[in-house]
Amino acid sequence: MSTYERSCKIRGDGGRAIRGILDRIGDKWTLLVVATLDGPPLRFSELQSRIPGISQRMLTRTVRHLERDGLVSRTVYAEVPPRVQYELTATGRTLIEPAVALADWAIDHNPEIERSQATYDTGTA
Amino acid sequence: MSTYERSCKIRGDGGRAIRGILDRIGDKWTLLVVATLDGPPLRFSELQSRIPGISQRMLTRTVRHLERDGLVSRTVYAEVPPRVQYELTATGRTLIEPAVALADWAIDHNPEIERSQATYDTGTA
DNA sequence: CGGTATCCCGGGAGATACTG
DNA sequence: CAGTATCTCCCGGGATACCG
Repeated sequence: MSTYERSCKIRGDGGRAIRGILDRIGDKWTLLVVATLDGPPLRFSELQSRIPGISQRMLTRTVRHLERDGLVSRTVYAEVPPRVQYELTATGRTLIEPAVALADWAIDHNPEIERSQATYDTGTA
Repeated sequence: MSTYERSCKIRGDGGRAIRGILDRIGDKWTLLVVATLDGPPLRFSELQSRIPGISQRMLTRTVRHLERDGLVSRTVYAEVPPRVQYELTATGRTLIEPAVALADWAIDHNPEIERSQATYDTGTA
């Protein structure tokens, strides 16, 4: 199967599939939260401390969205002080692989892309 | 190599790699333009007619960014009326594969995710 | 035909303060 | 500890009008 045929998967139905997934994971924090949860369950504060720069508000929003999508499970323990554990669901774990593929692509091609940008910006074309 | 080890690729250096690529392709149109250019070269108007809903302004912006990143080449023919052809570069074509992997994931898990959302929204937990 | 230039709006996202 | 509430700024992106 050529990439030409395969790329129809992206364009399919006017791009609704790709739009859906980008709405889901294309924001600033979602993939970082997912990657951080790849491993043992973490509490809210652990999650926050492992993701430099994320605000309490954005972490809350992000995990709520992920929970709604069924990619992350949230468990509240009735203790004082409260304890809440987050964990990837089985479905959530399946996202890791394509996400890593994308990260690999980024790492592999970053130098090249930055060179291209520098050339473009110089106007040297 | 476990996904646990691999997911470090995503988190690496505080997530700068993933942030970079999402800034690059995580917007509304970029991946659609790339997928549409997987195949023969297309002119501006052809590109626009194949991507339902994209405005002239956004198509221009998107192809300019892609050109700057070295993922798309832009060729102007000195004719009247003007003709401009867009085409994926070799680097641009390498992006198709991981992008398709992501699209596949979206297609595979969409039903499941929508079910989860429906349940969540009902409050049934 | 293949663009720019300009205006405008909605929502993503940070900072800060408060709460069960 | 693990959130919610509120305010605010910023910018992606659509609509429209004009240009070489």
